[in-house]
Amino acid sequence: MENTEIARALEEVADLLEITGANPFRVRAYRNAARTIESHATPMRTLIADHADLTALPAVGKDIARYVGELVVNGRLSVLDEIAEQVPRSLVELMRLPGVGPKRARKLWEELGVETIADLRRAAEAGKVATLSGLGVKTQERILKGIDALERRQGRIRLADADAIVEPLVDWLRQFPGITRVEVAGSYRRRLETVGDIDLLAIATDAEGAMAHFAAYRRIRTTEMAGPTRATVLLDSGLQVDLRILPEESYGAALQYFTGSKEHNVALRTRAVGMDLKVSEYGVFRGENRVAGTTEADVYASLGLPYIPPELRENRGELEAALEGRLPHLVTVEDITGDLQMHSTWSDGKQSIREMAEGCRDRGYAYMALTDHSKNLAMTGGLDATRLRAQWVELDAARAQVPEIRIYRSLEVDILRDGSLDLEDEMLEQLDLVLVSVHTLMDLPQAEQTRRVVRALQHPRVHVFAHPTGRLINQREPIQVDMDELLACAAHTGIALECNAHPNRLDLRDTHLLAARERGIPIVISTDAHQVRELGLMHYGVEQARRGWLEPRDVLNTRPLREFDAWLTARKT
DNA sequence: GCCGTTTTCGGCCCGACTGTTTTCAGTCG
Repeated sequence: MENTEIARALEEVADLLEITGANPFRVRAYRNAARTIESHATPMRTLIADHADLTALPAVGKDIARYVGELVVNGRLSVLDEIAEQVPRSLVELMRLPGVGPKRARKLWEELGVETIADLRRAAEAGKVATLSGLGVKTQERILKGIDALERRQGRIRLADADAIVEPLVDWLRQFPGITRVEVAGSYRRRLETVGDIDLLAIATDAEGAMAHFAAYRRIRTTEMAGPTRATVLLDSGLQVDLRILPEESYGAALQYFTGSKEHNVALRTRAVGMDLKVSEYGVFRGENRVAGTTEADVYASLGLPYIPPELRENRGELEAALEGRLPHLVTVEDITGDLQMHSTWSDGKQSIREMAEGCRDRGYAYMALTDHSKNLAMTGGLDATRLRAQWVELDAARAQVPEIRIYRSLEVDILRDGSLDLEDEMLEQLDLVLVSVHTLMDLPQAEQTRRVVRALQHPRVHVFAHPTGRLINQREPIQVDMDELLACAAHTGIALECNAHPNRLDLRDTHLLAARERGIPIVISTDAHQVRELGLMHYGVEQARRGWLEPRDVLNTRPLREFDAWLTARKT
């Protein structure tokens, strides 16, 4: 059992306890422990095998340590079974809907017998939800809209979650000596923000043995289909995995074919037909003759094209660009010279300024911006002018302690309802770099939301608009904002837009980045790290930027310190 | 349920907003 699964089980306990009306601090204790375990580098099973004392972990005490042990040893959690006798476990599903928390979930169950989202849809459509005290027609409508949104995104998981599932499986396959190569194709390889299923390709000297080895993977829940060279299974996470075993010579063609996208491949095959060629997963053929297919590069070369990176294969003009020799030289994680959004213990971060600075230094960055929250976000301990000044004292100390890196005085300033900023101008002027972002009132109608954001971006002291749409993948819809107007405003003011690298956000998304690039708007890729290890999430942002065709010159934080400083100075004047 | 101590209890980030009320519960971040 992985740490993420243990964390999920503890979260479920917390949700159910909340529905039963348990002491809120007890609920929080489970959530705190879940967060500790989820972000702990060493698997709990390893700690337990080593007889380590789990109560040494922050937020883990005697009881939860025992529960973790129980989960690791027999995969069950007695406390969960006990609570499940009081309320149905399926009620936690209801709480994923906007406007439904623990109290309403319980009320819906007690008064309408609602246990599942399907039950809730029926009750809402029949108008029964609006009859409950404390709920009305508007809430009923909101719930129905929430159910629609939930069903639209069902079945796709976030890329980072897929990484966590796929990496151990690939390691497992590589352990088998009869397998010489393994590659993950599909949208996973194109680094799409969400993944529907996993396409695995393997070259094997012993295909039969390789299939048997795959079938023995312990996370397989059911096998849908298993033949000599192809198998489809469902993992216990619910993720579908297709494995194909191939001969060496068709590897490139198969990798190209199964990486897709479908639209890219259709366009590619159409081009091939015009050249009297046929492209399939077995190779490129002229009549009976196989002319290419061992590597992806020779598949493209046989069609008169340079190699096209997987992130671009969406039929968004990449074939035309390839033909005309104007494919972008995509940004890589090695190009990144600084990280421009992160938090410390001064707001909701987990580590000190110094620790974050050392983390950035260790990544080889030349500069970083410390961007704690502003006071409007009270829950995060956001800073007002007084505390901000106090923070600068510690920041100066960190500068002396970690002299290898330039630490910018910065803040992630909330945009208030009317588009004004949550920090006085006099303070804004003393910051090296000003981020602004939306964290409240995310449901405003489009006209009002656009007006609000545009006003904030016109403030002369602002440098970067952080996570511009505010979406959380599979959790929260983006704010309603006129993207054309936003981009026009950014282009006009010279402000930079953020590509937030956090795998829950990836905001801006690929298509917006593409549009921003066309307008010449500078982009910054930032991790939004709340602890040192999250600085390592940078690659997700870079992958998203690559899907948006971005080159190093489009990304401000690929510039060396001196050039980046020059941009900051130019903004100031 | 965890934690830390002014050490075995008492405190634990809390303000804003919405929709429902008629003074506030519930949700959200």
